Amino acid sequence: MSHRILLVDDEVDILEFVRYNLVREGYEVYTAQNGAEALKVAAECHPHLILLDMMMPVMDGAQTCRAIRANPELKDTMVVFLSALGEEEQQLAGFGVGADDYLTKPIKMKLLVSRVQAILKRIDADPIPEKPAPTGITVDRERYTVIRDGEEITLPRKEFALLELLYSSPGRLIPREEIYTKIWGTDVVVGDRTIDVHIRKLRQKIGDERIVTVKGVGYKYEP
Amino acid sequence: MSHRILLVDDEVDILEFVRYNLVREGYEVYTAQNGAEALKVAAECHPHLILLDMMMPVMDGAQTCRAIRANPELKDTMVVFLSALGEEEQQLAGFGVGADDYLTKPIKMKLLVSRVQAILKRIDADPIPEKPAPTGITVDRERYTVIRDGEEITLPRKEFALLELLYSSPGRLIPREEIYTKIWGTDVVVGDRTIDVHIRKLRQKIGDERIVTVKGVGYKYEP
DNA sequence: AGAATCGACATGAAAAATTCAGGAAAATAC
DNA sequence: GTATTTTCCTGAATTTTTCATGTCGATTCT
Repeated sequence: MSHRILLVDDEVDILEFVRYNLVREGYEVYTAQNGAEALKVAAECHPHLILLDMMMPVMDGAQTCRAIRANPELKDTMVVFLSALGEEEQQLAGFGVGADDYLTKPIKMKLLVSRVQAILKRIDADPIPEKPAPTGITVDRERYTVIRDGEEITLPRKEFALLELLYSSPGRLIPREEIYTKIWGTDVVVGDRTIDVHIRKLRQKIGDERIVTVKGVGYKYEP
Repeated sequence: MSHRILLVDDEVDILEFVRYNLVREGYEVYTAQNGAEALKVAAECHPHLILLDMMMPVMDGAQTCRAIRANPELKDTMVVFLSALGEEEQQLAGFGVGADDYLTKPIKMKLLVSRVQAILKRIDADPIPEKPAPTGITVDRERYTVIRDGEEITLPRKEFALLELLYSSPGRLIPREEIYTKIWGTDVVVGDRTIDVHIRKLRQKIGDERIVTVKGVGYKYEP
């Protein structure tokens, strides 16, 4: 499900710039140019997240946030402030009125998007008591490790790349050709058996049964 | 794991009454009798939840909450207000300064306990890892110093930078590439083996076992 | 049908290539 | 001057690749 984001800023340029980028990330984006409008839109669309400029004429960010926080219907909505760099006071004020996070202008789109993602992830994690991953193993890209039966195994480069490739689309059959180009690229030349050998090493480490061979085509990871 | 709750009220009777009931439920309960004390205790014990009386002399609940919200270390802490019935204004004010929930006096213990449980459950669902990370060594950014087995070791600049980089995300594998750009930047050119040498020095000083090398990729700090 | 054949992969062993640790010394900073 | 940072070289360890051989099933031949 796509998340709804309400973007509030009085400068149309910024509004459009940020909107464009968020839409491209797949979010449903609403906009408002002042606090009053923001409240109205928020009441209607129940956004998951509100990005709120601090400096606005008439009703500034803090006031707006307070008003948002006063509305119990919006209590699950996250509020993130935007403000010019260095306005420490405002930053504090922001948290004071219940902001959940804080971003400084000038806005770095990449940063904003990743923060937004992080925050929305937290929302998702909340009501869902989920505990997925019945896959037997866990692949941890950050640590470069695989956890199997509680044991942490660190894999060397090629092995990890291969596992990640297979693991990232569980159940899907990956043709040898694809493995080849994705791991070795188009300009490196290695013999035919090389893939087999790496597959074998992987099987030794994460368990035989998880990687299935489809003769004449390729391999797939079975959860 | 038991949750930590900080209880703030100026009336000792209430304090003891609520404390007794929460402890019986298995929570770790801290208390404070005014806002200032609350802030101090909160900073120390990092409570999961703060139960905050609105009506207190000197520094009232709203002020205290604002101060709590201003402390980034406590951003994951939930704040619940307690106040006499019917004080609608206060209620609004409570949310205005970032409260997460609201309870009215006179306190019905059953209700309070169930609300507390509900709130703490929400915290657990969040992917918030416990406090900092207990990692065997302590890194002191101010003094360029590392404390290991009670001994204080001063590191030179590059070594410290390297350690800090690894240490700041324990467990995460830092690719050589990243180490390179984060410590030397993009415009300085140093040989390939330079990183290795610094890693070795670090290992000599803080202990071999803590820095793990992943061949062909990089290094990581293991707590 | 049964035997021979063949394609495609598995496997074990081992060569080849990388990649690091360690020691020492040169270059640089302080 | 000493302390720190960097380079360089050697040897060891690990990873990556190759190679020869074995297995299994499907196809073909007789």
